[in-house]
Amino acid sequence: MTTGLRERKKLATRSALHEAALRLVAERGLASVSVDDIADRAEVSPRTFFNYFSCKDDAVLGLDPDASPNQVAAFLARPADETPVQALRAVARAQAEEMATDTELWPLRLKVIDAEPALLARLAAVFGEGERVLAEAVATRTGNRAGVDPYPTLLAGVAGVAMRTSLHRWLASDFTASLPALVDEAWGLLVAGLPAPR
Amino acid sequence: MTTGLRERKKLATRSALHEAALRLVAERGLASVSVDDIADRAEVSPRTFFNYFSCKDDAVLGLDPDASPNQVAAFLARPADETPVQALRAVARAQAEEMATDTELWPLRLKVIDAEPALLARLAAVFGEGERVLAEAVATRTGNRAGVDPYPTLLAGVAGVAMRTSLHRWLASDFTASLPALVDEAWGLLVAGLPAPR
DNA sequence: GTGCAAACTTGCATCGACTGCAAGAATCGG
DNA sequence: CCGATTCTTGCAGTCGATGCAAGTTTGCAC
Repeated sequence: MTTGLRERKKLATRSALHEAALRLVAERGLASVSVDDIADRAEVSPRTFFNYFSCKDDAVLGLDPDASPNQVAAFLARPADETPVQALRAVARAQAEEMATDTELWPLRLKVIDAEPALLARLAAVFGEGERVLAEAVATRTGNRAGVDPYPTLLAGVAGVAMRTSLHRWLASDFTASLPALVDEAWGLLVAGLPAPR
Repeated sequence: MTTGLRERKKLATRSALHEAALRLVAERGLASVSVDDIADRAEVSPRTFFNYFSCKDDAVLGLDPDASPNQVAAFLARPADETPVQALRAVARAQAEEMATDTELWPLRLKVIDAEPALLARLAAVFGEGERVLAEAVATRTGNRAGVDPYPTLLAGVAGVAMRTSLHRWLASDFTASLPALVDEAWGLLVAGLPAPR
């Protein structure tokens, strides 16, 4: 249901550029890797690099361009009798399970992000954009207006924080912890209103 | 307790560069404003620009470089019988009151940020860095370890979301709403565990 | 399979952000 | 007033990023 040769080649090139970027940066650090280096290792011209990624940082992160649409779709597909919080918690858990199946690229990405503040910044930006879109979806589901009523933006932002916090703890555990469990624990604290520990 | 001529000039130059950057971008958009333009209007050389801001975006945002340390200090100065949530809520309220006294620059900043995704990204990065530091402070206050225990990172992140959401709504109200009230409302929803509206 | 149209790759030229360096100007402290 | 420190500036250079105009590959109809 997907393939033509053209499409498969594009996917392969994109993935080759991302892996080249990620591994090079893991080896030598972001500042010591140029776009030319990345293009070289992926065996395309430097100019072609920019047909696939709009900047160097994006290639290193290599995020799925329709992760955000998928997240929104998954949220809207949840049963109508769930509260928005329940629905988002379930979506987050499913995302976590998905990510946890990748035992190589995601850990490497997170290590690199942790070592390079510029990438953390870029990631925060991507999350922010995703949260904006998600807030719209929450608003349509609750009948609120995003930007005017606090609930949609706040909930979408909180969902992002839960995921970021859990990814950070996953890294801190050297990927021995269960990411879905971490995500669920974070949501547990949130729905309890962040009671002081102990 | 502050002044020498040298220090006052530095403050003035920094502020001149920031206002030049902010107003130019408000007039013509981020892409149509070069560092040279900003330096021209502020009457310094382009090279000097980079003695004050590490990149163009930072000059447009013009954020207080010790806002984050101040926030941490304010948090740690709260009475010891407050819960972390109560303390952070109070700190956020105080920050909001402070910001609301500025009826020109903050509204202009927020309008420009809203119009330029790149600035939103940069702002998200700055917030993220602030949250990291704040999480450390929360951890020392609760005896948790940031990064291992979820509470500090989660709470710091939530504080950021509350502020971002409120700034967004302040903008959406065309700055007619009370920022401290918006901040307090956001925290009210958070401590209640984000109950579904209506 | 032939051939046209659309999509993709590439080189080239260019702009502008950003950095290191070294010389000169302003300020500070006594 | 003088030496030490700090700040400003110009210059040269690197690299990220973009528009444009070939040239090449793939898709599709006939």
